[in-house]
Amino acid sequence: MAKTTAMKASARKRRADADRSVASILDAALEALASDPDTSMSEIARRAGVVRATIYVHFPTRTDLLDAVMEYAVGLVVESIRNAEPQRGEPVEALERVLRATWRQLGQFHGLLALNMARLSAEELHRRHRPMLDQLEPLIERGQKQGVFRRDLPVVWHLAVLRAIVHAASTEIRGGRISESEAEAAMLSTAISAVSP
Amino acid sequence: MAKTTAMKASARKRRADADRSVASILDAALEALASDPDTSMSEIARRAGVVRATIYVHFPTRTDLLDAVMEYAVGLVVESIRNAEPQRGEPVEALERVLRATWRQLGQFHGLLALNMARLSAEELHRRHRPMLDQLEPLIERGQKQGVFRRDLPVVWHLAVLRAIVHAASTEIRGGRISESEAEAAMLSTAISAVSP
DNA sequence: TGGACATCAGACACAGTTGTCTGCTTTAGT
DNA sequence: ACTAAAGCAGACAACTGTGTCTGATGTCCA
Repeated sequence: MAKTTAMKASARKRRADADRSVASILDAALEALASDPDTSMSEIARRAGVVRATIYVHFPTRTDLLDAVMEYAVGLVVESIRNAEPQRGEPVEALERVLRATWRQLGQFHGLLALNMARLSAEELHRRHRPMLDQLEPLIERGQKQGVFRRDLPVVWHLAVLRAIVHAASTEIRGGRISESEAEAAMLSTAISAVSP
Repeated sequence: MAKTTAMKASARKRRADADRSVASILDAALEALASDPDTSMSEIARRAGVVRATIYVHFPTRTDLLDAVMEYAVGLVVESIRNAEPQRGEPVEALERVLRATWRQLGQFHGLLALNMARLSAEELHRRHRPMLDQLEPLIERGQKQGVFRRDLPVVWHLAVLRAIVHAASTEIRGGRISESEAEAAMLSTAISAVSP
C-alpha cells in the first residue's frame, strides 16, 4: 500500500531509482514547505537534487504533490503516536507520553499547516488529519470510561483542544517567548487539566 | 491617529471621497481575504466597487494592503474586547464575558489568520496581535493575584492557550462537527478549567 | 468658481510559475 | 547484454498577478 501516485494492478514494479526520486522529492518538499508554504516547484526540485520535469513524472500537478506531502507528514506523525503506545497504561500517563513524544514534530510542520489551512476547507483538512485522530480516539474514550477524562464533552472536542494546545506550545517557542522545557511542562499541565473533570 | 497610509505633518486633510474609498477597500479586502487568503487585487477592487488602480493610490503594494487589513481586523477585535469590559467584576466571570463576546468574531477571520501565518514570522505575527493581548493581560494578572487563575504558568502562556481554544471552537464549527451552542459551552468550560488552579 | 484631488478606463511591461515537450544519456531489471 | 524505464537539459507556451502610466472625467473643499 501507499504507492502515492499510481496503483495499476498490472505491470512490472516501479524501478528503484524512481522510488528514490519520489522519496527525495517528498523529503525535500516537506522540509521546504514546512518553513515556506509558497516554495515553488523549481526550488523543491533543486533541494531534492532532481530536475523540475522529474517531479512532474511522479506528480502530475503541484496540487498532487501537496496532497502527497500532506499524506506523508500525517503518516510520520501517526507512526510517532503509535510508537508512544497510547493503549498502554493509565490514560493520563499515556496521554502525557504521547504528547511528549509528538509535540515537537507537530510544531515543525507549522508552514505545512498554514498552507493546508489556506488551500483546504475545514472539512477536508479534518478528513486528512483523520489518521492521527484515529490513533488518539481510543485513548480519550478509555479515559472517559474510567472517569479520569471529562465525560460531559464530546471526544471530538477533546481532540481539537489537545491539538490546539500542542500547537500553541510550538507557536510560543517559535516566537521565543518561552523556553522549550517550559513549553513542554506548560503544555502537558494545561492539556491534562483541560481534559480532566 | 490611525491614518493607516500616511501621516505627513503638513498638508490639507485627505478628501472625503478618498476616505470612503479606503474604507470600502478595507472592508472588501477583509471580507474577501477572510474566506480566501489568495484573493487578488482585481477581485478586491471589484468587491469594493473601485478600479484596481485606485487601490494602488492608497496602498502602494499588495503587502501594504495586507498589513493595513490586519491592523484593521485587530482593531475590530480590540474594540469588541473593550466593550466586554474585561476589568469589571470577578475574573472568572469577566473572562467568560469577554470570550463569549469575541470568539465568533475571531473565528470569522480564519482565512486572514492562515494568510498571516503563512507570510509573517511567529514574532511578527505576535507583535501585531499585541493590541488584543494588551486588553487581556490585566485580566489574567488580576485573576492570578486573586488566586483564581493558575500562578505556576506565565501570563503569556495563558493567553496563548485561550487563543488556541477559541480558535479550536470555531474550527470545529466550520467543520460541522459540533453545533454553535455546543461549541460555545465547550469552549468556555475548557477555557476556564485550563486557567484555573 | 477655481484648482487640486480622486476616480475611472484601459493599456502596458514585467516577473514568476506551471505544465509540456523534445532529444539525449544513464540506470535498472531480467 | 538487451530493453524499457527513468532522469537530464533546456526550451517553450500559456497564464496570472503585480505594479505603472496615460488621458479624460468627476468630485470635493476653500
